[in-house]
Amino acid sequence: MPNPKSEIQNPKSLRRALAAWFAKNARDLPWRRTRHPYAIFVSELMLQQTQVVTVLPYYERWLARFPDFFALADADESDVLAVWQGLGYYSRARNLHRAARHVVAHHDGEMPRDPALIRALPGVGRYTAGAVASFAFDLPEPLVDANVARVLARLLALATPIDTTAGQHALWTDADSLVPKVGARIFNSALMELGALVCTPRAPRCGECPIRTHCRAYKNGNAETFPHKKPRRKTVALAEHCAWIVSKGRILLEQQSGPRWRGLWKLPQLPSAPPAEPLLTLDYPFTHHRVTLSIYKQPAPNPPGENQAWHPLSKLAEVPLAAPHLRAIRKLAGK
DNA sequence: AATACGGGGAG
DNA sequence: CTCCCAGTATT
Repeated sequence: MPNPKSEIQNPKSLRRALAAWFAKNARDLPWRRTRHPYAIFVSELMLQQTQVVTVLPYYERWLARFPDFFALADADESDVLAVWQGLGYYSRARNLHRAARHVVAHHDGEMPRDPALIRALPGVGRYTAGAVASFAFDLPEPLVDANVARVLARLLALATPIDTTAGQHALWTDADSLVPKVGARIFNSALMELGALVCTPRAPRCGECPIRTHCRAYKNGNAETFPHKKPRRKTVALAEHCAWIVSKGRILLEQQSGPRWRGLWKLPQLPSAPPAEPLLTLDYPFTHHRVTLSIYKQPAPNPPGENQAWHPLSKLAEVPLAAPHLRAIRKLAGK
């Protein structure tokens, strides 16, 4: 055997064992209780790079507020962002909003079944298209998320880093060859669930794994060394300064126009060098940065311009705020 | 191919 | 602290 094959020996046996395990061990998640494409679509956008437990409360709130594509398409962006407030990756909310308007305008308010048309919606990449097609319509479309990537990397003992073009290509090819023509919904769900519950990033529970007999990494006894990844950049510390400007019980906010927190509100940037002592200092994590946000109290400035507005403290719940600023205001208002 | 995008969970 | 998470869009 000079060149180990990258395929699974007995895919039918693997699928059978995986499905049996899933039937017994699957978590009861709200988006698994429905087949409504809109509800599944909402869950997929929310779950991008976000853990299940974090999404749960947002998901219920969202469906109550925007029950279908029509309701969402009719909403104002600031209302959409307000409901998304705190979830992060706000372009997902804007994309979901745009997608709803697209579905209403071009598909009579119903999610198209064609994977290519699903993929064409804003915010929908290869993973989300496969997820909607298989979860909502049970179409035999493959999907690769972080869970599936980890499971497949171990199953096949992939030497190629999964965060490279070559690694991604290998994963999608393998996922495509494994997904069954019938029962893709269960199969894809089960593969992801296995990654979440058993084939975990650290300390995988190989002893409980229903498909360990198919797994190359298990056979080699080094499952925890997969998946391989490229080295990543180091985290850098940054400092930001902004002002908490109060006038007659109202607070001055400034709307974001740049890529970060676009459409959300924050405390205004200080025009000059900050005073010696901040009222409050908050740390928050950011991609490759650890930001220290210092808040200062200032006298009331000139009347707000176009991108600024006064908001009564009591009405702040109706304004979509960037999370660190929301925390700062809550903390300061509580005093 | 690299980077930005948020916030929270877990070791 | 670090790494990770039901990824996508942009450059």
